[in-house]
Amino acid sequence: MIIAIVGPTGVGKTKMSVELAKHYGAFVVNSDAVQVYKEMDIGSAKVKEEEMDGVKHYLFDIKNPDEEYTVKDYQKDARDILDKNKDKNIIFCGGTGLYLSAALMDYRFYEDEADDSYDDLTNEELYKMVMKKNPNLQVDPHNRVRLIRALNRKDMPVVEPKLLYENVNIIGLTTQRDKLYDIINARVDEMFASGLVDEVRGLLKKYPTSRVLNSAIGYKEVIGYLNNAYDLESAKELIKKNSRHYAKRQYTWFNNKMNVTWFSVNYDNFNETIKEVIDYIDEIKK
RNA sequence: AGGGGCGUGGUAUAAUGGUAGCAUAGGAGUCUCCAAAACUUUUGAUGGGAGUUCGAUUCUCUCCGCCCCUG
Repeated sequence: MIIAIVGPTGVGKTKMSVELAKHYGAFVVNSDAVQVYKEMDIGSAKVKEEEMDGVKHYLFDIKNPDEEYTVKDYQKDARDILDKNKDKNIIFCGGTGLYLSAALMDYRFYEDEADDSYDDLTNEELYKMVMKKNPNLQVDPHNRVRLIRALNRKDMPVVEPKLLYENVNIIGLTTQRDKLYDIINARVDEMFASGLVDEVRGLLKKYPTSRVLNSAIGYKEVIGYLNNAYDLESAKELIKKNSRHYAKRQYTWFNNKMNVTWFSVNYDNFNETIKEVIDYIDEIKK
């Protein structure tokens, strides 16, 4: 059986994953794009050793922050684990929708891809090139990343994103938006109290060329502060804002790309929420 | 209390006697290898009342609220 726990950042996925793993004798597989990196602990709200409670965790801390790791790599790693543990209970936990979709559904990536960056061309010119290459392709003309990707890759066949595995339960945790934002804001303050600035300072020194450090929420904003682009308070506010936006995008993905069964989290009695989820899963299994 | 100033989306602001603009926050969405990324889109405002006027957010009066100065 595969259980995927999804939901916005801060909602309580980590705790749920460990509790379900203990209940089902399962192990946890990370599905978060930042938590695959070593040493990025505080800012990514990575599960702590003591929180794991003896449950095995995979695909956490598998790369250094200056190593490249893409969806394609994740897809391969996750499927290796799935294929080697066909009869076991596996719990995916993490907020990167694309990673989960790529692992569980028929997402296809290709080996042979050019690597031109088209630095000297405008978006408009790129868009014309894309249209020339494939007039049927639907790409946002303003989205430079996608335009370049469209030019670099071979023609992409349209594949229906159907599930490739049996017995998959996608469990979504949610709460009222206002409540979630309160949680997110409070969690950011806790991160700073736990030494986020020191973590980032150390990582920046050790991995000055890291891409993920400069794009992950909680890290890029502190880097701006360390570079004197703004003060500490602004960095905090930025992280909160970006986290809220991120949470919104996560909802969009999970609502529209995956067949999620949602559970509203009871923060006063989390055991109640755990029980609801377990009851639901057991009902499905019958 | 007297004198002066100011009231524009949740917040910060712009403008005008004739469609109230921008930013930010909020909502919705796209996305098959940088995805905590990169994009698209959208709700919402002239403090209340009266007057002048074809027409007032703008001018006048009044009430309310806030700020400054004097006592």
